[in-house]
Amino acid sequence: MAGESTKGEQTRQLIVDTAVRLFGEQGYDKTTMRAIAAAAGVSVGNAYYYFPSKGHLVQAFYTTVQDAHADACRQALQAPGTFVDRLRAAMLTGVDVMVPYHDFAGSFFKTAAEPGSPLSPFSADSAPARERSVRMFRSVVDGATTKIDPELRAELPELLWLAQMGVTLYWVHDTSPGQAKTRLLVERAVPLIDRLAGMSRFRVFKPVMREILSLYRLLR
Amino acid sequence: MAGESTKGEQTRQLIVDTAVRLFGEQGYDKTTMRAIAAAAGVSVGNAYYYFPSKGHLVQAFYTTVQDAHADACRQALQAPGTFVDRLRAAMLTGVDVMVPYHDFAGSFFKTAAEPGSPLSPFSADSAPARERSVRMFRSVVDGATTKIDPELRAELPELLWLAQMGVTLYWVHDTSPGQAKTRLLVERAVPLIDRLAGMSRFRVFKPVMREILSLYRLLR
DNA sequence: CGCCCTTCTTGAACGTGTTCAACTACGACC
DNA sequence: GGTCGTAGTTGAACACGTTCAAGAAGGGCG
Repeated sequence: MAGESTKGEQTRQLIVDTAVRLFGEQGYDKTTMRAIAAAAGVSVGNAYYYFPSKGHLVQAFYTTVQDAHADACRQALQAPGTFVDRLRAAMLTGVDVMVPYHDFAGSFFKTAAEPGSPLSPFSADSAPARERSVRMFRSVVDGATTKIDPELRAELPELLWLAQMGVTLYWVHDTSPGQAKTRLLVERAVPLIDRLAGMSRFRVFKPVMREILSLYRLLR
Repeated sequence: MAGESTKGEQTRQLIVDTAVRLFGEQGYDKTTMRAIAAAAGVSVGNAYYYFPSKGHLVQAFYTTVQDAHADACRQALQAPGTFVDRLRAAMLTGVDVMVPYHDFAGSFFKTAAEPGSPLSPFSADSAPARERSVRMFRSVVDGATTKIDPELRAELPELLWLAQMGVTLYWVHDTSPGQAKTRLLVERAVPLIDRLAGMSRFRVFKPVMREILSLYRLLR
C-alpha cells in the first residue's frame, strides 16, 4: 500500500500532505499554489511537475475523507440489520465525516461541478473512488434483511450512490448550524427510500419502477 | 419598461450587449473582461463600475434565454390539455431554447453552482427569475385536465421547477450530439411524473406523497 | 573518470479577474 | 460665470493559476 520511496515519490507526498493541511486550515481559494509550494519548501513549478492543476491536489483530500467514511461504516455494517438502519448509518456517517470540511467543500465545489473536470464525481478519473463508494452501498444492500425486488436490488447500490451525491449537493448549500438540515434530510429521506423500495414489489408499482430503472440505465 | 437614458444607463447597456454577444460567440472563459471592454470601447475599470464581477454580466444572458422560453411556451400552453402534453411542451421548449448555449453553459456552470454565488438559481438575487419560472409551471399545472391530488397540485409548480433544474444539470453534462439524451430524459420522465402524480390519489401512495411534500417544505 | 540520458527542480513570465487612486465631465446652485 | 459635488471613466497595479525554457542531480556504462 505504501508507495515507493524514490526521490520523486517523496516530493510528491510532501506536496500532497502540505496541500491537504493548508486546504483544511484556510480553505481552497485562500490556499494559493505559491503558499503550498513555499510551505513544502519547493518551487511552484515543481508542484506542477507532479500535479497538472490545483484541483488535482484535492483528489488526495477526497481519498482521505473516503477512507474515514469507510472506517466509520465498517463497524456499523458488520452485523446484518434492516435496510433502514444500514442505510441511515452509511449516510449519517458520511455527513459526520464531511462536517469539518464544509467550508472547504463550499469553495471547492465549483471546480468539481464543472462538466469537463476530472474531479467531477461522474468523470473517468473519479471512477475508482466512485466504484469504491458503490461497493460500500452494495454491502449496505447485501446485508439488509428487508425484502426488496431483485431487479431493484441489483441496481440499488448505484442509485444510493446517486442519492448520496444529491445529499452532498444539498449539504454543500446547507448553511444551517452544523448542517442540521442535511441531517434532517437523511433522517427522513432514508425511511422514505425504504418504503419505496418495499412498495417496489406491489403490482401497481412494479411497472413504474421498471420504467425508472430502464430509463436510468439508458441515460447514465 | 425601457430604461432611463442617462449617460450611465447607456454605457451599462452597451457593456451588457457587448458581453452577451461575445459570450455567445466565444463562450464564457474565452471572453475576457479586457475583450468585452475593448469591444464596447470602454476601459476595464468602467465595466467593473457597473458590474461587480464577470459572472454578473451573465444575468442578462439568463433573462434573454428565459424570455425566449416564455415566448415559446405561451403558444403551446394557450389551450388546455393533458398534464403530460403540457409538461412535455414546457420542458422540451426549455431544452430547445438552451441548445445554442450548451458550450457557454458548460463553461459558466461552475460559477453558477458555487454555493454563495448570487448567480446560483437558489440565491436571493435569482428570486425574480425563479418565481417567474415557477409561475410558468403553475400555468402548466393549472391548465391541465388530469386529476391530481389537491395538496400535490399546490406544491407541484415548485417541484417541477426543481425537476427542470435537475434536467438542466443533466443537460450541462450531456455530451451526446444535440443533447439527444436530455431529450430522451424529458420524453420518458414526463410520463413517469404524470403516472406518479396520478398515483398520488391512491390510498397506499397518499401517505408517502404527504411525507415527501412535508419534507420538501421543511428543507427548502 | 567522462559521458549521456532520464528524472527532477527552478523561477521568471504570461494572461486572467479584480481593485483603486486619480482624473474628467457635467449639472446644480450661488 | 464660477464653484462644488456627484457620476462616470481611466489604466496601471495586484494576486492568482499556469507554462516553459533552462538548468541541476543522479545513476548507469565504457
